[in-house]
Amino acid sequence: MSSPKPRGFPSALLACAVPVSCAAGANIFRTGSPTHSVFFVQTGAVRLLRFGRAGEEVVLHEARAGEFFAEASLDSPRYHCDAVASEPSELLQVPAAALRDLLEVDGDFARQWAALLARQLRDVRSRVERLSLKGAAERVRHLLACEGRGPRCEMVLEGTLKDLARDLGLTHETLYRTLAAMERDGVIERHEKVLRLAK
Amino acid sequence: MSSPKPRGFPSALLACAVPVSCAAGANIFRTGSPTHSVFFVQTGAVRLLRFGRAGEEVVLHEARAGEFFAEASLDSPRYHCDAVASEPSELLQVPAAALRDLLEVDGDFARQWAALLARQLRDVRSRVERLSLKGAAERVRHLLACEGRGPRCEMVLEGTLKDLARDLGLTHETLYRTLAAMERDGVIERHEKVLRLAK
DNA sequence: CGAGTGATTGACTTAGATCAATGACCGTGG
DNA sequence: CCACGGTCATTGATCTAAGTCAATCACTCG
Repeated sequence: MSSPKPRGFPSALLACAVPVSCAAGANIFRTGSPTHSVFFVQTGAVRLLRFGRAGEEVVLHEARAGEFFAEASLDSPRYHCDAVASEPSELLQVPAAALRDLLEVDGDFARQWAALLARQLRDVRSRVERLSLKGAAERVRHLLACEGRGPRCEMVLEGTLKDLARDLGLTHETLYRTLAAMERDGVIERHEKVLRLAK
Repeated sequence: MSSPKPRGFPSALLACAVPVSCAAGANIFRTGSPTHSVFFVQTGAVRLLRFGRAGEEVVLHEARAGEFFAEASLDSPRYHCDAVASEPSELLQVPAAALRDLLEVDGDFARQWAALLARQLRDVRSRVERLSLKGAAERVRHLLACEGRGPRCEMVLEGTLKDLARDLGLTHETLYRTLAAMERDGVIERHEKVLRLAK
């Protein structure tokens, strides 16, 4: 029996994808090494890092479950950052050459791949917009407006409120307070893991 | 004589791109209308908007010079937001059907397009990371580390400092003060439009 | 020349971060 | 089974970095 299909992962790639498990802190690739693969995070999280001369690490991006990373390695001969698992993670490793070929040969797949990248782009752009809002309540409202379903902008929280706070660029304390205040003011409703605008 | 080639715009698309000029406030497409085109911003800026029931506008994204927008319309039958020029702008309009076909038929172009999306994704992801840093100085440092060239992370400012402040999610006053402080502390150097880490 | 904008600095206010404590809710191992 | 250690959720009391309001100077453009 095969493992369940990873959501968000194009089926055409399954054939050439190799599962990889790694422990927290494990190195996945290093700056300057040849770009052999593109990766997909099934569970866990991977940080893309660059280092200042003082040795401080600069996080370019933290890839989380359901995300690809190092897609740009498709058109670059070498990785330009380090990738390190920040938690125990399950990845799918896709050889860059295979993906490149598929992209060139299989027009249908090319469309799928473009759609996938475009969707991610859309999501992360709206996150940028959200993060550049000034107030905590503004950000929550923006989140609901963008990600919520239906007329009440209902959304079911995937992870914990702490995770959400991180996503919104807030401390968890501030998020708790903000949600409490918004509920008090009759702006939102909360039940278990469900968030929505109040009627 | 033709206008200069827009940077960042795949040459294969030039044939089917139609130049469009629009005034500030002009509507480019509306929510629910069929997705006829993908757009590229040559100059100016375009906001992608969604509206709450109270009529408040929620900015999903502001596309600026050198960016595509509505790429996701390639795999969706209708636009899911409004697009409005926030300044007088010059756009290139690319029929979605043409792009779709090209993507399917021309493997070489498919690679280029994937590379373009991947690059944008990388950039905007690092912006997210930057915006989730707490301090103003941290953000400036991150910007230099990510976008700067050479060992001193030198970068030449494209626009004004006010624009940069907006990019960093700061008020211009705060950016001025932060840069002044960092220069005073010998962290960075500034000459005209050039920013770099101090030796 | 006057209007408009960018750059800069000062004084004041505030939203959010920080530090801290508490209760609920696991899962785990003795 | 229950006690213990861990994490999440929550609230309170400060503290501070950044936002806001305001003024000035330099520049450019019509």
